[in-house]
Amino acid sequence: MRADARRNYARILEVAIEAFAAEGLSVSVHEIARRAGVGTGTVSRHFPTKEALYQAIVQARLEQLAQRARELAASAPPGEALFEFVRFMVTEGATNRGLAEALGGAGFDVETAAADTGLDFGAMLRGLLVPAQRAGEVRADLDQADVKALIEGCLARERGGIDPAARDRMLAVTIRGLRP
Amino acid sequence: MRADARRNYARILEVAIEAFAAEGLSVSVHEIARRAGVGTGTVSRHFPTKEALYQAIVQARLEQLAQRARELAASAPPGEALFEFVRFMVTEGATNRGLAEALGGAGFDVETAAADTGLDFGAMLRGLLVPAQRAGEVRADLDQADVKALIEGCLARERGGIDPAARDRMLAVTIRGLRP
DNA sequence: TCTGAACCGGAACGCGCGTCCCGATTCTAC
DNA sequence: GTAGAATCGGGACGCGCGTTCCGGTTCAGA
Repeated sequence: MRADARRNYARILEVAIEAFAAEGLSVSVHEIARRAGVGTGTVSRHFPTKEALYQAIVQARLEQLAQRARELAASAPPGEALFEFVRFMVTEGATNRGLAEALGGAGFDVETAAADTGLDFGAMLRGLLVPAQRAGEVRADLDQADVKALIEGCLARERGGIDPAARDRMLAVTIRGLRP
Repeated sequence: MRADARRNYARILEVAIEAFAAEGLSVSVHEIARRAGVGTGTVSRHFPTKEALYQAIVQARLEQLAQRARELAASAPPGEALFEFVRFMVTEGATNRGLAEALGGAGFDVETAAADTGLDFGAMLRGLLVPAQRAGEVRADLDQADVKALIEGCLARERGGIDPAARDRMLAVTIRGLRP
């Protein structure tokens, strides 16, 4: 790979991460190309599709999330590990419109993007949920899709603007509801 | 208004209600015209804009919701009235994609549509929430936007397909969380 | 330095959307 | 029955999107 190509690849990715986080998935490929100071063809060559561009971003992000999940599982009691992960996801989503939209299935889906990269968001969540249920700290009838939807609800609250106080209220209500 | 115009108006509205409920707000105006057996011009004349068409639908629906809210406020204790309304909204939204999307702000917003028609969804929710809080049956720190977001969370669970059992779980978690 | 392969930029394309326009049609009042 | 106004149908338009293409440019190895 030529040096200029590698530079452009990195720059496009960098700009796209920022743009998707700030404005959501609806930012156009043209706009990303413009901000990166390259032509649209250059974007298309490195990422044949808008979805491919987004997948490249999601992949890196999911690895971070998975690592966070592992840390929590190792360092906290099962219930608290799940609750803390929920808090983490909501905080991330509140400041990252692209992530929030992907969780909500608007545009591309996290799970689809994850599946293509070998990671599995659902399994990750289940890995925290099941131990918490076994420990009796979370209702036994719930599945990981329920938890994901509850996270989406928390994110919905801040769609009109960041509001940490509201976020805390939503998290309190949600975590309270998760308990048996 | 000519008789045929009135007929077309009604038919378009009828088809649009069904289409938006079944497929969401992304159904095209062309498609609605096709299904109604009229030209696209006829739709545009009666409803100058796609948003205007959706507003006409929302208006009627909001009046139903408002009536339901009044009934509940009159016939049930404050806490139960709010909980039952939440259940009602979630059940409605689960079988009506257009309503769910409008609540989620994808496409047009219920509140915007409501504001233009003199109805106010937020105020409606507040009218049930505040008495429930006064009665000590719901956390005092929540506002109506919180409740709306929690409803959205419940709806998110069924985005991939109707699942009444999951709906009951989500409602149980949510209502549990609302309590002080 | 020179050459050719890799890479670039952005105009061009196809698509589907919402909206507008106008000749043809249909209803209604007389 | 007839005139004329109201209404209709659907082709045409403009827009923005994601994607493709290709003539020009830049890099890197000999």
